[in-house]
Amino acid sequence: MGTLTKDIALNSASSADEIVVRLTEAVHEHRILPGMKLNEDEVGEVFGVSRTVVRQALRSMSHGGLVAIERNRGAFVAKPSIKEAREVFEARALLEPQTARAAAERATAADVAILERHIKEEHAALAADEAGRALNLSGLFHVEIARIADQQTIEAFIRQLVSRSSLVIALYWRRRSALCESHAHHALLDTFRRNDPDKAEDIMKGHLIDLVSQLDLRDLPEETTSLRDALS
Amino acid sequence: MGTLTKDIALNSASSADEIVVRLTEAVHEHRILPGMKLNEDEVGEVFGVSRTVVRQALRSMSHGGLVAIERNRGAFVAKPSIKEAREVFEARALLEPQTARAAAERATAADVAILERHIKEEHAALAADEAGRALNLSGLFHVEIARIADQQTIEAFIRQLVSRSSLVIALYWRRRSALCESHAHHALLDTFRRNDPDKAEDIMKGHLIDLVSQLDLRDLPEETTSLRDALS
DNA sequence: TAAGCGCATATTGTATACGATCCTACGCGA
DNA sequence: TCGCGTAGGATCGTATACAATATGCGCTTA
Repeated sequence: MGTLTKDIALNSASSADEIVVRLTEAVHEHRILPGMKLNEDEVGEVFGVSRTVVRQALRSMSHGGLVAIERNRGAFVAKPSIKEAREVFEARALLEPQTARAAAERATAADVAILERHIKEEHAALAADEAGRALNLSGLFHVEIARIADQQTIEAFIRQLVSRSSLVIALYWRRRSALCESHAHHALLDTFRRNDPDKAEDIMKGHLIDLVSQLDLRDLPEETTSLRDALS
Repeated sequence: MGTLTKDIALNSASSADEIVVRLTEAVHEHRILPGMKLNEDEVGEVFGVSRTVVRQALRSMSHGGLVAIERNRGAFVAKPSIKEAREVFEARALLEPQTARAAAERATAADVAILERHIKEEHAALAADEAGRALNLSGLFHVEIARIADQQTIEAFIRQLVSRSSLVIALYWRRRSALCESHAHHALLDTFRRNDPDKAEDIMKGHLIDLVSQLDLRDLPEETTSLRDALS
């Protein structure tokens, strides 16, 4: 009941979108890990639909970078390379500070209340030892900021980048269990309460840098490049 | 032969992707206009494939914002609202100047040569009175910059934003025929030759502002908001 | 004549069937 | 025993068939 799950209801999402939402959530919560095969028949059986619909869903997710589709081989949860991981956070560094600034200018009491609930739920999830759910909520916090900034286009980008960040964290997070309990979200919330755009921008910039610094992005564990690439 | 058409060849794109490319190009060249219905049977007949493949293609394009799909009603070329038009250029303003800077730092002689060919082809298209093709090439110039910056993630975003910009231009461009012959692209090219990041960033920022200033984004012609929205 | 209702048609949504491709495991020969 | 080739199964790609929904036209009626 208290969950922040958005059931859109109006405009009746197609069943494919339903599957996208469910699968995406599972990936965000690290219940489905990078590299895992997403068999069409299997997914279809779980959700009680035909492969037609499953394929729609998987193709959708492939556009968000959450799923990689290899022709005649099927769909896999994406495994971002280190380069891609860096790119994701570089893109976020371009988009989010400015967006946080705009959100701080526009934030109303209602917006602040929503963000407060987000943080509260995140803490509750951590307390309940549901690290995956906490991580998901932590990402939604960033998406919510774009919504407050009233920038749907940027919101869509950030949503995608947060998704991929979740994969990056699954692959490259340093400390196995310790989660980003960083008080950055609290600090951001405070700037929204005070409508302090300058500070909001600063904090967001720093927050993203902090996140990257907790990743292990040394080049060593990079997958061996494919033969095809090596010979071309 | 001289065309810059990228045929990817390796990893054999599926036939759905082929249709996406062809349709996207048609939209970019304003041979298919915003609001036009994209009938599945019709498209399938043109490309000689079944509706299955067409539907894949249309759903792909809907993720890029080029096509709007309404349940049980079909696919239409998107008609960006004025708000969306503003958002597109605000997003570009966040992404592209910094990307141009990075590109200016990295640009090699080969990169410069490619951009030169781009500009040359664009002029040729204008001379041949193919305004649509010129517009398309002008957009690809921006995408190419992201490639030079070696930022695939941002490149994908810019590609999408350029697409939607093409729709915005079709809807809101002031001067009917006069095309952005602005010398901004030449100036950018020059900063790449000289590897001058600061200037590249500045010029790109100004170029985007120029583009927006040539649009007619007054709120008046806004579509009447849907009944559903009005009542919710 | 205009408004309202209902059916007929066109179009989309989903499931199923069939063909193509890839992966694996087994057998054969050196 | 190792390597290669091939056959089988599993899985994906595409086409087709059927069901659900929306749209437009004509008929009826006041």
